[in-house]
Amino acid sequence: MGTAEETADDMPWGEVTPDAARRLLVAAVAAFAERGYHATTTRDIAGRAGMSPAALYIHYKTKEELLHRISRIGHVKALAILEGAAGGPGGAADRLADAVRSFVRWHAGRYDTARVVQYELDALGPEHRAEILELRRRSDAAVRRILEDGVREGEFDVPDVPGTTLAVLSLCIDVARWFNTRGRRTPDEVGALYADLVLRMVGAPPRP
Amino acid sequence: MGTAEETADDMPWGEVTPDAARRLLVAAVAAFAERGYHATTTRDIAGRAGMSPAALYIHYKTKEELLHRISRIGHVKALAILEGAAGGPGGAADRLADAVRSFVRWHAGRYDTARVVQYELDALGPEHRAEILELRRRSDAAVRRILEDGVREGEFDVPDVPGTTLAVLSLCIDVARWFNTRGRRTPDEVGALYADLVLRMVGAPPRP
DNA sequence: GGACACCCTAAGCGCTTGCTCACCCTCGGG
DNA sequence: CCCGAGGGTGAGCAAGCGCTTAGGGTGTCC
Repeated sequence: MGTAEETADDMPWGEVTPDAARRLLVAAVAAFAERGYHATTTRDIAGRAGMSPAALYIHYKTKEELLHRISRIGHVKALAILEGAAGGPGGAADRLADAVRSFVRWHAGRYDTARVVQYELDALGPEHRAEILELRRRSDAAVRRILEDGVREGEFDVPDVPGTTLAVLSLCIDVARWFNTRGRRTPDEVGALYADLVLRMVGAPPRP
Repeated sequence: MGTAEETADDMPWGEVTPDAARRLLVAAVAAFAERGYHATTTRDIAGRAGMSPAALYIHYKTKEELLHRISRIGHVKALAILEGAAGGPGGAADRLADAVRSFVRWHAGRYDTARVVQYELDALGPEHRAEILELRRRSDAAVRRILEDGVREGEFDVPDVPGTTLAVLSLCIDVARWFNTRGRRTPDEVGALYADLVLRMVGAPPRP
């Protein structure tokens, strides 16, 4: 895609410019994740970014636009993870394990962002929500594709592919709800555990 | 427990009296599930119940008390489902399948209640939240007990019991997020699918 | 029929919300 | 040295919020 995404892993919001707009966006992610969109005030966001409430409206038209920007960037990132794994090398089991492992790792490691992305969809306006739902449909399709490949090649035993697709994505997404940094597990550990559990769900032998 | 719970399945909020208080509570569940706690106004709740905004404060001290009552009743019901299945007859696999099936059925069939119960915890005050978290710890313990039994008796192959407990509960709870009545699946179908998936996760042969 | 308890409402209080507006500070180019 | 443009602020507006209060209607007891 764009050239600005090359540092996406190191600097998660590197594509957001100018600097003041990025600071506001990072502050909004923290506030939305902690209190929820509706319970967060524009004064709270501006305060976390070290600015006055009015500064927010120089860079964003409304509070909802801020949420939309966060949600769009997050969903694009999530989709890239899943499509990257779906189109990767190896058999269906390898690709499924890779998809779950990296998707879960993102939901755990960036759980504040993921929480906003996954749980504040209803706060978006109708057109913005429709745009985001299209990205989610493509995420669903990427996982379903792996399962269909595995079934066709005899690697998986899955009676209900759409239902299992839903369950796999649901399992990964819910990590953002319960994960917190004070827990005992690291994002890598949760990713490994979940990849194993999902392989069992589709009837594939566990990875080494 | 109490005698008022005998009709709990037929009339979900039968234990709430008087009638006006129940109507308000049912209206609040619908509003909280649809828009979220913070986006719901007391005027909205009272309007859905066909009353004036002031009527709410005859039966409930604050909006937060309403949420607390909903959350407590819902968590008690969820805990009863899980402890009932954990203490039921049959081997660990039967009890685990039963727990998942009925827990998922409740999350799908009463998804508006479940959504409030599972996703609005942070809106509770500190003491109320602590009380609810204790109920959740007991739910976790009920599922973990089934897994431990299954491992001890050689029915299950589960390397990480606490992690798998978390995953099983997480999978079931997230049903409340994505389920809606316009979808293709019935609560019974989702319950059956999920029970099968969870048995696979713990390495047990599928039920007939 | 009068006293009383119980629900409920109309009106509105004090406060916070998302957002705006008039103004200011800083800094590169002629 | 002045100028204009762009990023920032202090003060505040209209609207909506959770919640309160004074009072009215209704049914049940003696």
